[in-house]
Amino acid sequence: MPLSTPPAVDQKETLRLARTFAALGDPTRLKIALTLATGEMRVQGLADLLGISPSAVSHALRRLKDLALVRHRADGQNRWYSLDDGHVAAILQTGLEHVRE
Amino acid sequence: MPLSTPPAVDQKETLRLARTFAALGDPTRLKIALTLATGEMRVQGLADLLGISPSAVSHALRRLKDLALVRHRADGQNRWYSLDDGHVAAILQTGLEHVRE
DNA sequence: TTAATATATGAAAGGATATTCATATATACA
DNA sequence: TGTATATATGAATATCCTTTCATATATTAA
Repeated sequence: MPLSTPPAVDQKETLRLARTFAALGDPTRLKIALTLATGEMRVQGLADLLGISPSAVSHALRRLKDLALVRHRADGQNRWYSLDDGHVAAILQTGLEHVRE
Repeated sequence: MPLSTPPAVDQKETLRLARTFAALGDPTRLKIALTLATGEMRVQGLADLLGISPSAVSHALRRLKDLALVRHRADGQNRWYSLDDGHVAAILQTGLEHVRE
């Protein structure tokens, strides 16, 4: 889908976009994102399901949260994480279609 | 967009998807991809436009090509690079929408 | 063939980064 | 209160990765 004009993407926007893709470019964080695409989960649940330490999960979630890829709601001492919006699910979906073709 | 069932994403597919996002997660490669979204270009043209050495551009393009994010057609000693398919443009576009919201 | 141009490639170094470990915070429960 | 549980955080290290530099390959022109 070539465009007729150069994209108006400034440097700051480009760097943020790069950090966004890089966040999904780590296997651990990507697994977390793909899992959250199925519904909300707690840190411990993700750790158990993926076989990663809760600390590593928490670090990963912070990174995803900084870039607005995930969000969470508090519930007592628990935090239920989910994907932040439809864009994230769409990016994951399109990415999957690409690697599957 | 929560799904009703866990996504059927096997380990191999997940790793390839992670490598795909990681490829777009480097500022240099992302700039190249965004530029190619406007049309095909040669290595030298990308190097001049982005202020990067042709060697660095070539390394970046190889990585993008390995993951089927870009393709090229030969033309004498030149190679005209372009985005590989619509998925790539869609991922870039959705990513931009996300960082802009 | 020789020279020139365009691109690719391998190795190495410097910088970025994910995980671990120890600790901190926050909430719930007794 | 004090204890247990859930999560977060900082520092350190070990690993990964991008760029540079030198060189190689390929194509064109002379």
